[in-house]
Amino acid sequence: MSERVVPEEGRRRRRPTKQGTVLSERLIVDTALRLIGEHGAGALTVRRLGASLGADPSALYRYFRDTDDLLLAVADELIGRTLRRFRPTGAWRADLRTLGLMMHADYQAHPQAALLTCARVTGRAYEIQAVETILGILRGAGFPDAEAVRVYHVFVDQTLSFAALDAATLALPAGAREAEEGAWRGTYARLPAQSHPHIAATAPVLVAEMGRSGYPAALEMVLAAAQARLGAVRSPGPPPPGARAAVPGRGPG
Amino acid sequence: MSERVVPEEGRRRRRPTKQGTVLSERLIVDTALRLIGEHGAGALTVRRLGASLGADPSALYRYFRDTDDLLLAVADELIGRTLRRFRPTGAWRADLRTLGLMMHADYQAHPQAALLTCARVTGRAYEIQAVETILGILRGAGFPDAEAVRVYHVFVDQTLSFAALDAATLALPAGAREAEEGAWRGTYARLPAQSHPHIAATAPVLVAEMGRSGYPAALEMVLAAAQARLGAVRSPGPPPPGARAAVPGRGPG
DNA sequence: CACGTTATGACAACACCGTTGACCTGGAAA
DNA sequence: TTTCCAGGTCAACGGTGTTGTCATAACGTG
Repeated sequence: MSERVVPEEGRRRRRPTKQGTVLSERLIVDTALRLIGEHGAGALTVRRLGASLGADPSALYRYFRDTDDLLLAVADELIGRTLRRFRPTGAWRADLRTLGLMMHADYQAHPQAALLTCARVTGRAYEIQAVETILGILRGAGFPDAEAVRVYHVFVDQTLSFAALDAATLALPAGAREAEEGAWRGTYARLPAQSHPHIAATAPVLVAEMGRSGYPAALEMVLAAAQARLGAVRSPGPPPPGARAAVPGRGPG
Repeated sequence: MSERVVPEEGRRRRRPTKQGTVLSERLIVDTALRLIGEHGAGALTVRRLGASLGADPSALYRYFRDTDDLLLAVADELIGRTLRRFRPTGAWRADLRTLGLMMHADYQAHPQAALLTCARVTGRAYEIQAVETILGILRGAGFPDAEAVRVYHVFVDQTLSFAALDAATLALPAGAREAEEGAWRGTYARLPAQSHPHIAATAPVLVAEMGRSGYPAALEMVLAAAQARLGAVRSPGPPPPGARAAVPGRGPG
């Protein structure tokens, strides 16, 4: 077998399926995205995708080496969708907020693609464009280079990691997702004040807060901290304690 | 069938397996964690776990309702490993920093398991203890209830999501991980200043920064923003939107 | 227009997976 | 000593991704 997949631009004979559809990389990726959006997390299987396309499942292996290959193609399309919609205004804080929320929202629309994707460095066109855009916003705002890179790193990793976390929740089978909702209402909200005073005291707030994503609040906090540092750079004074705390990094990896 | 699983404390007859091992919740969870660590996340299947334990796969269904139930038990054990080591000092900011870095580190020690579990709400003992502890630290520091819950949410989700992001990198096959490292050095560091001025200007810093985790820096920014809000609550001026009157907190639990 | 070539879709099979109903058996309780 | 049933075992079901083989329609060529 070895190499049955052919690059899209090298295709010459487009033969219709038994059911009449003409396959293409583009059609397959779009159908996969639609399948995910319409029927939830577990709906993306080779067999179901084949059925949705009106083709034998094995026909897909003429277009993608395996399911991971297919998912990366979906991921690339996702990044593009986010970036193509973004229009910067020139106000750095508003622009980062908008971009962060847009990325987060677009990833939530396709949870399992986000899950398998958002920890990868692709080095492809859209990703490069994103890096350039964000760094431009920060340097344009007056952040010194080193600080701009640090804030960029936090911003991007935070956005992607929250996207993954929230996507993981969305990607859960319906039963498990309801069980998580129920854990807050059924378990935490009923703990006695004697044994768990802090949970008991905050239970109503806790139930309401944990039902939604923490990303918007986390983003605001990071933006606020970034602005504070920007002020410190512009009007130099003593840096706030812990601003450069010595902490172990992850190491080269 | 309906209910074949029996709670651990209600077990009375412990019959050895055909191969001689005596099963228990504890033994199964530990074996699962070992399996994941040694052979990757994909190695955790009921059949393989059964084989590793020297038992029929279906025997596990006497201890866990399904594989998801087992996974939640693994997740809680992971939380427990962090929590058992933690000793609070009473200084809220230092305690949260320590706890966050400890959790992050412990999750990195089991990247594959972290990936599978860190988006889950287990509702089990260790998780409850963690919630109570963190809320106690924040309320003890003087955060009003609503603010304490909000900061708790950001802190926990940020820690877990970064843990997942960094775990995903660690869990990549060696080849893919090297490819990511190379993308920064080989692709980004070589982009021409004409087309990508911001990347080119910051390339050396970028390569150095992106090689490590963004979590410590992100954590510092969130802690700084939290402290700023706490200050606003304590020395009343124009309160930040959403802030409430201060409530005397209790000591850390 | 007819003719090979061959790209590409279809089929069938493989090895796994989680899960469950029925069975059997040995340990504990009486 | 007897009884009972918790708990381990077996076999089967329907699902999954993947691939070796075959059939055929679409193309380049004459």
